[in-house]
Amino acid sequence: MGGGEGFPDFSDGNLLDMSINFDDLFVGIDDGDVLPDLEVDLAEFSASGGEESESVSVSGGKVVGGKGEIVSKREQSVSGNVNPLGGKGRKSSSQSKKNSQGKRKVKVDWTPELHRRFVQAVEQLGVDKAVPSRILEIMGIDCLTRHNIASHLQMENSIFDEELWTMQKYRSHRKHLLFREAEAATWSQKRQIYGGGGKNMSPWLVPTMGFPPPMKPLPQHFRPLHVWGHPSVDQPLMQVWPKHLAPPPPAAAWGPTPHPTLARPPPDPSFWHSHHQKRFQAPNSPRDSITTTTTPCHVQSRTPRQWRPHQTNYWSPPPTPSF
DNA sequence: ACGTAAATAT
DNA sequence: TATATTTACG
Repeated sequence: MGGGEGFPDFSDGNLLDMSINFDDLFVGIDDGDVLPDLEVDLAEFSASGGEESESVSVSGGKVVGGKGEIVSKREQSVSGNVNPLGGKGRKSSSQSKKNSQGKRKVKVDWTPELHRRFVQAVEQLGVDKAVPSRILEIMGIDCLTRHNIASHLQMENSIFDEELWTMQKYRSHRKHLLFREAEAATWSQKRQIYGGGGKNMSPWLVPTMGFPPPMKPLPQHFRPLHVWGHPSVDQPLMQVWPKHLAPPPPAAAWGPTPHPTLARPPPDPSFWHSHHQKRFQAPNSPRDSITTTTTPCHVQSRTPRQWRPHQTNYWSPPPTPSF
């Protein structure tokens, strides 16, 4: 993402990766200085119904609005909208959105924090109820719009789909394996075998290959769903990894996966991705230089959401292999 | 107001 | 190029 080859080279003072779109805007910000979180408030009109009021602040040196109209771009292209009949003809009506003069559409920076909340929200709601509006509510971040959520959700879901494929396969295998395993060994035995990991490794690890190596498109973003769901494991905040860019912990290799039967299926895809890690790859995503601390959209310290166990969604603790 | 596809930006 | 996020449509 951030401009391909541009590595965060501060000596140059170029904080690339700024989410500036402005083609024309002060571009000469090269100043090692990190810009304070700018906040874009387009409260424009305090119109009542304005649920779409955007006010997003972006972390670290990201310039977001401040003055340039970020909007334009699309406006332009839209006008000249190609609308080539292919697929769903995007109505060229376009530009109907706003443009009223404020409304800078800024990219929401889904910081880990944000994402966390997102996930949490989804958790609480449960897959079925996890719709943008609700999620938004729970998240309590007012700077986001439903669309923002929806988008994010969409992405997560798409990923989910990808993995679904694997999942299914996994299921079959697992079924098989488990069955056999069950007969072959007792829990305690297994524990002996797999439980060596210690730490938070659950004693119940699915034997050998939990996942068949996907041979699908398997874009970069595939990840052996680690943490299936466990909210608590959803990475303690997870800071962006240091610049070393050492890719995220290799999901502990494909191996360990929670025990299927005992654990219910992931309540929601969202669990599987702790964003901002830009999935694998990302040899040097500029993003990581910043984004770390600042939390965009002042994450209102909304009352610690009483973690309502909400019936399902959580895996009961490993059924202590009582034997 | 939800889900998804297309568009666009980095 | 691929990916992330926004925008638009049904």
